[in-house]
Amino acid sequence: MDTTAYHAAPARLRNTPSWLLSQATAHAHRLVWAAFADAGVRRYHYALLAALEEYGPASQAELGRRCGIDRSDVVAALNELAGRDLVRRSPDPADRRRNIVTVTTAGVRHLGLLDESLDRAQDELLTGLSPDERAQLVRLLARVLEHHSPR
Amino acid sequence: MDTTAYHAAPARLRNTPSWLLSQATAHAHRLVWAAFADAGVRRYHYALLAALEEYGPASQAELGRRCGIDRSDVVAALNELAGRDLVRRSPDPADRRRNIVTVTTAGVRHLGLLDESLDRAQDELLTGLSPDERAQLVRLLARVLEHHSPR
DNA sequence: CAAATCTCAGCGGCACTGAAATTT
DNA sequence: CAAATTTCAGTGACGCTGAGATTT
Repeated sequence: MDTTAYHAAPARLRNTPSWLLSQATAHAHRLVWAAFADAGVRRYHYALLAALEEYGPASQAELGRRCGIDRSDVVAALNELAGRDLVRRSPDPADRRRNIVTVTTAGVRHLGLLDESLDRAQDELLTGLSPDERAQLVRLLARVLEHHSPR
Repeated sequence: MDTTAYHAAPARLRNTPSWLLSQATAHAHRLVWAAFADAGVRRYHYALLAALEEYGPASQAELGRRCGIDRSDVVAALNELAGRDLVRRSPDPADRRRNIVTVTTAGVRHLGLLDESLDRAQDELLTGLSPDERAQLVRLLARVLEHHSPR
């Protein structure tokens, strides 16, 4: 990363919500990337594992919908996870268009480690904000997403 | 965009600030992209024009620092802007390593149009938030960036 | 000499499109 | 028939790296 001075940014950018989001997200991505790097995992992998652990086996299309990942990227990420035996794919006997994706015990174990690293990254990202302010931020972002979410 | 249901996302993601930021930024990028599309402009172009208009002529390195754009991407974006006569490059007589980049009158005019489109995009992004909440969000994001900014 | 600037070539994650094949 | 699912091939913005040439 280049030495970027937020303080010296043009007011037009500094006051623009979308720019602030973009910059904050860039920092977040760097921290999360670093947190996941040792495990050889990217954000897509974590999201998919988390969805599988929370909701149980699911089709690829459902996983994509839940995680906000494109159908085609789900395929690629699952290929990598399956190659490391963190998930398993099996055809759905009830609907032969679908695959049923299951997280393995190794996958669950892996997810536990990722959770810890991820938590530390969130903490780094939000140092400077009080617990109250962190909750505020989460709440506001959730409101934005709700409004752009179907229904 | 695929029909993504924020409500159905795993709690692990829904409670993670970096994921919320990521998703909100994705929406922001889509809206800004649409807002700039007619003008044939990307976010980098807008940021550079804005910096030039606010701070006056600058070297490419300084532009990159102010906008948080990599030196190498500054080169490419300025090539495109210069090709449309929205900015001009001239060698700095005081330091011959540098180019002095200037925004043209056409560039300033263009920036005005972009500002309007961008404002509408911000409004779309933040419908659902009251003026107070929008200010809160901006303030919190700024705090996060300050903390990750040198000095 | 070290450091800064500009430029070019290239990479990788991410978001996305289009289309083919299969099945419901 | 229309619609959904999986898969593949490919595109493009964005963030970044490394290196070379020039200048301070």
